[in-house]
Amino acid sequence: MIDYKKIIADKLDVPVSREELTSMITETADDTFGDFALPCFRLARSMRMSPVAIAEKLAADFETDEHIVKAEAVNGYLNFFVNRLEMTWEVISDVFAARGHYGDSDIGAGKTVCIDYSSVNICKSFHIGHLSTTAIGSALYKIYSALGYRVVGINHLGDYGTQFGKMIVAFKLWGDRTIAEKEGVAELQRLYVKFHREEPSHPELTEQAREWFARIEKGDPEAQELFEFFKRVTLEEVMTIYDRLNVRFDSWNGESFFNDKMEGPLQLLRDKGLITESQGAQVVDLSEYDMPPCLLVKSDGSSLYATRDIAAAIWRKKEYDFDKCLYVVAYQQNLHFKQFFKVLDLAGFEWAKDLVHVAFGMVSLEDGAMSTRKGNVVLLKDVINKAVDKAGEIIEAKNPGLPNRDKVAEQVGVGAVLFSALENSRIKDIVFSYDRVLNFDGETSPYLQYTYARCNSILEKAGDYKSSCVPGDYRALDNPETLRLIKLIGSFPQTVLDAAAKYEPSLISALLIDIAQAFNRFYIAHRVISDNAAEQNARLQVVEATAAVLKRGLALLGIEAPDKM
RNA sequence: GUUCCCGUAGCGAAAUCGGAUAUCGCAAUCGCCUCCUAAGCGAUAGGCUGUGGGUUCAAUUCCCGCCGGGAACGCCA
Repeated sequence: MIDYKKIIADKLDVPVSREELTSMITETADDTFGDFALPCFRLARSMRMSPVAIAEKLAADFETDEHIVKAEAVNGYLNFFVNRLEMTWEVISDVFAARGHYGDSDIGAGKTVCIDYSSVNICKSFHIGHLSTTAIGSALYKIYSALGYRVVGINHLGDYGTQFGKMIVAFKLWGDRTIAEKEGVAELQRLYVKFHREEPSHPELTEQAREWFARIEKGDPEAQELFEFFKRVTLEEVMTIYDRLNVRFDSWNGESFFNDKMEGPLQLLRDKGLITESQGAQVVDLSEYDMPPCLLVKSDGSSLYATRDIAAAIWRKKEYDFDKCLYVVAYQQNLHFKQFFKVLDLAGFEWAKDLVHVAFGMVSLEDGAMSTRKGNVVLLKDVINKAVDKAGEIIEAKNPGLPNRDKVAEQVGVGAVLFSALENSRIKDIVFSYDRVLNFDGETSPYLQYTYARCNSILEKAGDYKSSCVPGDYRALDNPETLRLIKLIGSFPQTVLDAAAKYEPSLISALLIDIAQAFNRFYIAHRVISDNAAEQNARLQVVEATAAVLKRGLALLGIEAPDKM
């Protein structure tokens, strides 16, 4: 893509630095104002002229060339018109040259990013509250990979805690291996809930649970075996969900993995004089930084969440030597992350600045917060199944002869679910509603997939057309619909960079929606297949470029694009 | 109580480092398939961008106050 802002800036004679001038140049709000604009208001003081006069003078002095064909002053704005056909050609050839990887880059070459996301809790059901971290983390994984980074996806398993003692007691009293194998996590959860119901009237259960937990920690074979059984049952189930969502991990080191790795870090913090005793607990005082103290060791001597996270961060830095480590975790834990990042900073780890909490909003139900213990949850697999069923019904109604019907339904349904977690800024809270997830009209992933299929349909119909970098009759592309579409496609690579820099996959979602919308308007306004070969060739190139960018963009979000639907 | 986040049309959102007439979708009403997939496209309607100040040539955007909603705030994760 031609750097128009730089070209414009180089040609203007104004008393500000090149860099600042470039940053002052904006894209126009409307194509009729041209393509780029320089608001001249800020120049008024230093140039001692009115903005209107400045714009007029600059316009009069401006030397056009093959890239910038016109400069026009309008009410204090200096508007520039680029050579639109040249730009169109540039964008299309960039897309073709990338061979399906438009937007990829090598800016991350030699760098490593760790992404901690999804983090399954053993023995707990995987519900829609886990969708955001999974979808956002997975999308960031794919985005950073596309930018050349080595990415390490980490599933920080919730596989440690006293609740597993309770699980063993419950399982030994009321459980059955065959049933657990068959029913999976639902059965484990049922036992867990039963334990909590019985516990108040049977205090001995609490004591037994404590003993069993101690036995897990000591490596008692029976306890260990049962715990591994629970872990396997949970992971087998969640693995089928990950497979359907196209989510992958490189590490499954969770809480239990770090259980014997906390003493070193704790000793280091003590040696640095950071740890103080407070009400029987060991803490790092952070009052100087306007934060409550960070608790690291309980009064009974056991460790805490922050202790484990500190140990994990140190271990990851050693193991992966990351340039950045992202934690895709809900904003409820804002303080926790600020605290333990600060502790690592105080401990003198200069890489503490590379730890990033990628916070996202809460998911709640229409009738309030979800609660695993109350059984008030919507299981993710149910949502996926419903979405896939719905997609199947629509195919049945609209395109009954479609080959690979089931596969396409899966791609569309899963896409709709993933997209629901990726369409808005991640910080926004979400009130889950089946109506919204199962709506396949408008700004949704099925709409993107449909548009992609539409593109393919044209390309297929064009038959002997072969993509090539030979320009067609580009005059056929000189219209507002095509211009809009081309500009959006041209902005894709920068948007991928922005999405990575801001940890915000929704930037890509939003652009894809705009591209699909622009394409559909183009599609209605301009017939592609025609008797005019040169015109057809030019338009087919636009179609092919659109298809390529939609497919690539969806892939970065973890969503597949069926050729037909 | 303290700190942080969010308030844009009935609902869900967008708006680049502050820029031109605040965009898009859902829902509603009305149109468009002898024509490349109607999961589409068009049109109508829907707004004092929570509120009051301030800064600026220019504020949805930055600053302060207030109102409303959410979250966190020591032995859970």
